[in-house]
Amino acid sequence: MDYSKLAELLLPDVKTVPQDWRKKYPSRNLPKGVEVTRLCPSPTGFLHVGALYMGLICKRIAADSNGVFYLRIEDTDEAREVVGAKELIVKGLDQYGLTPDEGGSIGNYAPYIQSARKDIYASYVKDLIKRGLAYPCFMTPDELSAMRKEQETAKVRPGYYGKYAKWKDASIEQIKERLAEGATYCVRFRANGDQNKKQPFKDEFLGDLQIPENDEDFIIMKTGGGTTYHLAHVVDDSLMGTTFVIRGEEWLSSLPKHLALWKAFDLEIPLYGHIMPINKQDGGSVRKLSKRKDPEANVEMYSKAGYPEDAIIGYLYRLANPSFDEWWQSPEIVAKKDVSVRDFPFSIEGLKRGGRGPLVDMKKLDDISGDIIAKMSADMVAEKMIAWAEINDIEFTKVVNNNLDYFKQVLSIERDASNPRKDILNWSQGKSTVDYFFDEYFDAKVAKEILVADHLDENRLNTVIKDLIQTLSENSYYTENSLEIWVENIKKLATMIGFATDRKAYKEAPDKFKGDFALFMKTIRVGVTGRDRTPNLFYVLKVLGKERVLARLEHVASQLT
RNA sequence: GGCCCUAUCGUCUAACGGUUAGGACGGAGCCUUCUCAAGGCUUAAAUCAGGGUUCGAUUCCCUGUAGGGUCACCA
Repeated sequence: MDYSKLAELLLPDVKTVPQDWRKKYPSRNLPKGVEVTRLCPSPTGFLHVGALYMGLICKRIAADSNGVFYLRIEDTDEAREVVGAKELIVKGLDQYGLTPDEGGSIGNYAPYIQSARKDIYASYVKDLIKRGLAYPCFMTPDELSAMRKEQETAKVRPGYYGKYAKWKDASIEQIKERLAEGATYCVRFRANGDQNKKQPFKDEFLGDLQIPENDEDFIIMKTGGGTTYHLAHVVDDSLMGTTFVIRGEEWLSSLPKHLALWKAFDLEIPLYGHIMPINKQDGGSVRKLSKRKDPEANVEMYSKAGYPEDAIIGYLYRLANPSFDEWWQSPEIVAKKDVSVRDFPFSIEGLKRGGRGPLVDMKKLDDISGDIIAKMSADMVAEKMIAWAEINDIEFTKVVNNNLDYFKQVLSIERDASNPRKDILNWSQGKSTVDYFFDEYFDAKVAKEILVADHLDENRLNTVIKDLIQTLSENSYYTENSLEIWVENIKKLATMIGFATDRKAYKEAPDKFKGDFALFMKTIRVGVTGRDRTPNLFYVLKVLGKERVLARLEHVASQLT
């Protein structure tokens, strides 16, 4: 068979050959050890955490070797494409500080989107046909599925290989005949491997593997001229100078196909590193984080919940290198205020692990996030929380912006100490730890209910609150600057209105008092905040200010009969 | 089902063939304290099973089992 004739017959309009493209996209000529990595998402929806994870690893490996990290959009499947998905990917990477060095219109290897590279793929396909390494297949979907059924009943491996490759040895006459009938076809790779023969392969992360040879005549060009991933992957990564292919472990099983293609084109095979997917516990079973079912797969979900970008990055680093914990919790790093998770000494070595892929652990994310927020200044927290609220809670933004300085004072409480508060894990939850400082979020009714339950007797409570208002308005104990002095003074005040300040005394004669010191403090706490859990009352009262404190207590009093 | 990968506390993971199987998150308890958050201390919690090899196995080999991936004109 004259394969050149066949190639001309099938693709007469394709005038270019692979060498032409090689000339157009010359080799990067980088020294050994400099890695070119890439992230190749398909635009089928939101940005997946798995993609962010891969992007982080790719970017870091490229950056650490002074290499290049680029973004290539793999949109060869037009049917699955979702409008706006490309933009979401680019925006998301940007937001998390993983902006690629090349991609879009930046870089010498453009276009970085597969739908704009059809001419390139066509010349590679034609080249393969010309050399007898690819051929047209006219099998219809119905025929294919009939064959599949046949294989299933015969209990043989399903697929288009060996004797099942019906069009492998078709004559040019047969092909012409079908073409004349107007039949459509796809182009298949002519496999020459043996499924039972294994070849050793070194995966950069998984180590030494035994992978079977490819014996499947897989499709490289779909009916209608579209390209499949396999062909596009090899052509693009060759032309774009990728030195290190980092991708999900789900690709491992199609590695034989890719290896066969590299060989067929006689191209230098890049390094490969397959990464285990992030999993999720779903009832009794574990599965890959699903785009459709799992909200935690969507990067946007974390923004909505108000996790700082660095918290996600830190969490992903930990997934990549479990030694992250050791570094992050080392005394030097803990003591440092201006440390960023991005300073983490990432290592490829840490990626070399077997295992089944980690489970998402929101508790661990909270832990890292809490640490990061604790290291932030009050100004920074204010800025970030407002930015979050502008998108997710416009009401809160308004309230806070009306009194920005006050908000910063609130956030400063126990923040600059050597042991800063860690009660803000993300902005949505953090809001609830500070909102009661604003009258809009103070609920006197709730306060009253908690207090009634504590004091058991509404009348008695009424007296206590009234006493409290009077003593607090006449005195200024709670504005003292020193915590120690304040405690002494507040104890005097407690005594004044009939509470015990001494545990022993209270235990011996509880009837002599209106309650113990704890109850006294709780009464103030709940009375002025509506919450029974707040930071140290000294700071709370100081920040609230005398006026607000009294107003709130009056408000609670008005709820009592 | 075929093929490939994997197997240590609930989770993420350490441990030249010799450890009391270590750490972190989470849990429990205690301390501190006006309640929280944090911090300090303590504690429960694991080598999938069975065979080998070996003086000795979490580690090496085999078998089984379990989990995951993949078997598309999807990536």
